[in-house]
Amino acid sequence: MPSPSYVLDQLDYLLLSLVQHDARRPLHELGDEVGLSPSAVQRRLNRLRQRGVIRSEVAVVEPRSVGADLMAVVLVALIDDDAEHHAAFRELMRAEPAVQQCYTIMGQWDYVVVLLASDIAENRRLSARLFVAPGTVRRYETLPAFEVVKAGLTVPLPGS
Amino acid sequence: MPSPSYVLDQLDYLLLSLVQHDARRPLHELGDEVGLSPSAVQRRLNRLRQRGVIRSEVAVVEPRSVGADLMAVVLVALIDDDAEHHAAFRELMRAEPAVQQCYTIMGQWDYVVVLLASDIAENRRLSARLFVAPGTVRRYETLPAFEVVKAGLTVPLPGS
DNA sequence: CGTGAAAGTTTGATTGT
DNA sequence: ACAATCAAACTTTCACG
Repeated sequence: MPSPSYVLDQLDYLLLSLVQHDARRPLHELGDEVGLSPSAVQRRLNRLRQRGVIRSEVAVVEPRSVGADLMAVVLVALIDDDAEHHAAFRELMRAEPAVQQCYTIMGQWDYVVVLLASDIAENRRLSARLFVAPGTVRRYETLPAFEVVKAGLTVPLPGS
Repeated sequence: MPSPSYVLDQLDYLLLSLVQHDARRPLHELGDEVGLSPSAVQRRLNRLRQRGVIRSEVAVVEPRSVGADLMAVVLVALIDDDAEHHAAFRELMRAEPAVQQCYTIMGQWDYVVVLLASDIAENRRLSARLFVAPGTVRRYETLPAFEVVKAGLTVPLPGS
């Protein structure tokens, strides 16, 4: 499910390192940088897309421009290790647009959630709806972010 | 610096909600969905790019396909509130490809860092290099992620 | 904002390595 | 299996109404 085995070569890594920073560059320009013709670049990118190495191509929106001024990291522990509770909680996280990211973690907490809200009041409403109302959360701790030092989905690539 | 004031209307939000999920759709297709001509869509997208509402357009790479199998959330506290230390630490985070995200947070910790590595050994090497060697970190706690429930940069938009 | 023509980009068939 | 070329299809761009 992650990705069928398929060996990437140096050229693939090079292309990935370019497009994960800017997905809008024309094929001939990428080709010039890596020493390939536009259609060879296209074949590789399509293969990478098809195999799921490139998951998607998206526009990154600046949260503050659209009124999402309060980012917070929330640590969450569920009431017990019931599989149903975990499944329900994950589904809730996936369905909620205000949840940017959610990871299952090891240690005293079960989840780390990155939550975007317009302000403290909305953060409170969201927390009530996501962490209190369902009754599956034992404890949660909100760590408001006051600066985003770095935010991206960029992945470190062999040979960059 | 965040974004010069500029009021977005419902059509802008609609376009953003489309392109933040798929940046490769042609202008005429976006136009059909929102009821605008291709050039009106283009004008709006270019304005959104120029004003920094759309920060970039990127390919999202699946970490596991490129050998980044271990994601971890690291909580970090610096040794004191010296501005130089904070500046140096932020710069280190920004410069390091293995750091996907880094937020300054309120509370007992100073930073939350999302770190990508190939395995535990590399995570240890990275931690040594990023958190121990510089001598500016008082304490750090690594919370290995065992599942990525959700990961994206998608922002909640008014009216979606 | 829409139209439409020109410019640029992507696609895929073909051929060669 | 992979790459280059080239022509057709499609997309973006931009001047004008």
